[in-house]
Amino acid sequence: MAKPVTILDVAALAGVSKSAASLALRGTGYVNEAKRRAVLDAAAELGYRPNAAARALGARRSGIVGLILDDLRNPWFVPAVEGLSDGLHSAGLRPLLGDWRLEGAPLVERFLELRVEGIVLVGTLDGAEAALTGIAAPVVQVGSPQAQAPGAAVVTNDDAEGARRVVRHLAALGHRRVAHLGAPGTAVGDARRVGFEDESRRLGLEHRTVGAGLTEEAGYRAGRALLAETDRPTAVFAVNDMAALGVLSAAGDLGLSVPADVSLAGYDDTPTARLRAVGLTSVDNASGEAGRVAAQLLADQIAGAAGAGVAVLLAPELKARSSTAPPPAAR
Amino acid sequence: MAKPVTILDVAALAGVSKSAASLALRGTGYVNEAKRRAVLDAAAELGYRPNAAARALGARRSGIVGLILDDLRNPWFVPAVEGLSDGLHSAGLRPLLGDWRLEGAPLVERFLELRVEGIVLVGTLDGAEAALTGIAAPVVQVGSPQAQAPGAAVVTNDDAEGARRVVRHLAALGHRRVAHLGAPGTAVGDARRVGFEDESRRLGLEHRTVGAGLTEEAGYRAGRALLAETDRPTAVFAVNDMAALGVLSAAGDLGLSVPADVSLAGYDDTPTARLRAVGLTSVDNASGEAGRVAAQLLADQIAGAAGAGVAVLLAPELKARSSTAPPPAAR
DNA sequence: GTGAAAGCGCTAACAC
DNA sequence: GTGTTAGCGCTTTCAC
Repeated sequence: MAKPVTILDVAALAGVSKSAASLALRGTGYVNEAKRRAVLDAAAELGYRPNAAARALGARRSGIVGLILDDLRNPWFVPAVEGLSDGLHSAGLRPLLGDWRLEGAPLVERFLELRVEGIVLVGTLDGAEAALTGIAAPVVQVGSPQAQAPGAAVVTNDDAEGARRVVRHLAALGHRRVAHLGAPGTAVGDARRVGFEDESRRLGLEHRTVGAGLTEEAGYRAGRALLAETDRPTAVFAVNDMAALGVLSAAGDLGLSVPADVSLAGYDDTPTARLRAVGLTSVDNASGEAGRVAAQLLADQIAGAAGAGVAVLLAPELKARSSTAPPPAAR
Repeated sequence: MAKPVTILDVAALAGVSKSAASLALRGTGYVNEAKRRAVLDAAAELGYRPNAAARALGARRSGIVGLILDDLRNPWFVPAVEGLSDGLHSAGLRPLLGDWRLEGAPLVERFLELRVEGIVLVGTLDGAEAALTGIAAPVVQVGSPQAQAPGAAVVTNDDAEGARRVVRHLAALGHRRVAHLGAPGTAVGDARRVGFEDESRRLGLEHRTVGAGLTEEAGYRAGRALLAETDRPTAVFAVNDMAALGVLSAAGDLGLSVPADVSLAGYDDTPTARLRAVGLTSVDNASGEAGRVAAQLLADQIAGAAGAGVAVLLAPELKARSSTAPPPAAR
């Protein structure tokens, strides 16, 4: 490759000093209009591209924010990243993505070496606490109610409220015997279970919770066992869409039709749930909005404003689809 | 935050020179074993974290590779990224991700300013040619057969062969009247259509191709029209899984059962297709392997070996599931 | 073998 | 107002 063009070359071509070129290029400070033009033209002509490393070193700030995604395979994070990208850009910060599942703790290290100005945790990162303890950069997390780094700000939807809305929806359809497939030991699982149980009790529904997990496999197993019982519930609320899809498969295996024989609801409103062929009733967890709020929070912290430890709860929204209907008895 | 600790602090604590510390830390060159230990201990004690910007500036290389994903929403790229991550790490390169749909051309610019040592294009990037023309970094692309940057190496699966396998599968099941929902104007669409038509002709099947697109919506529309005809095909092969899911919905709307009334196949073997509740016959496009090969190719190019313009075709694999079965007449 | 010194490309105080 | 200069933190060549 040709010898790289530096700001010195630009300055020389434009006939100005190095620092004048720097100022002109960046629009900071005051520069003679004629020289400004000359610098810009020279830069364009030479195809000048600033060196981010040099800039970061000189300016003592990188302008980048590291986004750590819990798992690329589960696309629930997409709206969150969109919101974050939006919010960060308008704060003059640039996001860079990495996958926790694929890279783990070294990813954090790498971001820190890049001197990112902040880190955003998207989703639930297994065992990230250690890697995130004692770091200088501000941390904001979206999508998990449990702080995964000391002092991290948390932005997420109100899982308990979302679960309550599902229960109300099922009750309104006429269901009296409902079940919840939970994910014990996870923060989202606990919150959703609590919401489910509270609201079921309040409405006087016959209800029960069984442990499952956050994956399709877990939902399939638990669903299979649950739906095989003689006094099976008329409606099942799974902790998330993946698990709900597992239940859907289990129902199919058992010859049960959804929603004719059993109604089914999930959580997260994933693209898969929205597919017409699936049509899973779910809860929109407002992750796009969460991303936007998180970006703002992080920008504030970077700018020096307080905000560490803040927790923001967003209102979730029920998305009723074809997987829920009145119970068989009520027909 | 506390004053950042630099390599100077480490050297001082260890009682050695700055350069000795640098050598020891990185394992390059020869350093007295005792000093080596001293440096490492000092670094650990101080919590020293090298500054990537300074390192990149001094070493004149960043060690990072930019991965540009076409669209985070379509999770087909996950195996490719896994393969890439693997391959790059073992070549001593570190991947950083960005989303083309969200950021567009400025993302390329940003990577270039970071002086990435290479760029990987994952999927089909709309209108990326301009942003990728005339750049110095080597470019490798995976998942799209059509070169999106001058001289880019291409690693992808053999789409025509995959389509042929689908046709053979359908023919073996007894289907004689088949249709293809294509994506005209896209490279993958063209290749799959050609494979479909060639093999159908070779096997003497009654076949036709109708234009659709790569999205669920496109598949739904085209599927709806196609399946409403009186002499509808007994099997439909959609250009990808998303489109096939659209067809699945269309069939449901029309009261047709899959696979009893009509068989259905897609392409890409996405996680959604694999869901038990969906069970869509599809084609594994070997994207994990493609990622690994692409990483190797890129590493070679970075190391100075040739490889620009190379094209590698991987063998796809049919994944038969419950959406394909013998045609009604043959039952 | 080891340490001193000269950059790497850019920013930002600070004189002129 | 504009240009000069001293770093930023690390690598690496090159004398000792």
